[in-house]
Amino acid sequence: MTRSSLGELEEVVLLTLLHLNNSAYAGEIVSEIAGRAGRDVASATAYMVLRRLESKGLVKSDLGEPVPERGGRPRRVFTIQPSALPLLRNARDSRLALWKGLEDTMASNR
Amino acid sequence: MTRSSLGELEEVVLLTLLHLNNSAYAGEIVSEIAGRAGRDVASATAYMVLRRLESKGLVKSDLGEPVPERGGRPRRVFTIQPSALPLLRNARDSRLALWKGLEDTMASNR
DNA sequence: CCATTTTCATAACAATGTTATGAATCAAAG
DNA sequence: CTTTGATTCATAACATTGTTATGAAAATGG
Repeated sequence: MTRSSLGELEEVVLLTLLHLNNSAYAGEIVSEIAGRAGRDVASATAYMVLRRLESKGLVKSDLGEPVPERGGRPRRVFTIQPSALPLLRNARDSRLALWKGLEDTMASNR
Repeated sequence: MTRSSLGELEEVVLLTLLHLNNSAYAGEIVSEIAGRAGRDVASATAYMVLRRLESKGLVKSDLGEPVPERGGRPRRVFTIQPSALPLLRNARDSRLALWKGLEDTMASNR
């Protein structure tokens, strides 16, 4: 595709990771997206996106310590790499530019 | 995919169409995206996105009158359908919600 | 041990984004 | 009137991103 920008969900996942102090595993990200954006994402979806972001060098991950609770295998904890920040800023800026001037049209009462 | 939201470029194209008084053909949209978002999109790309949006009922199109200028075949002129507006609003709102609280992290000087 | 819980992990599939290629249409040149 | 060039539509093939299905890998409590 030769594109240096982010997919829609990639952006959502990265922003959510930042909200979680830049350290979270797939399940936490899913809950946080539901809470903040009211959007339901399967944990496998989040996991796939994170792994693909990792292969692009935009996040890194490590297996955490085995959890002390009920069941579950060691969680894979993700962190954003600095290289992701410019992409996020660019996504935000260009979208703000496109929204600008459309306040009337975009107002909910039309 | 069973998703009721918009792809990244679909959103860009729809917003750009609104800026063009909700009536434009692929070539105009490409120039407008370049001007507003500094992004280069091939006209075939824009055209494909528009046609796919049309098949989803989010835009409609008609062939315009044959142009009076140099060369070129009749242009296909696109217009947004009302059903697209809630999707755009939703895209904007959920992204604003995700950006909220990240002003520090997103500031360009970090 | 065994059953249960939670998460990772992979693979297959679907939607979206992109490029390549060429036909259709029109005007100007000759 | 034919040729040439210009501009756009149109389709198809391909790449990337988004999603679901499926099941193995831990870990714990009984």
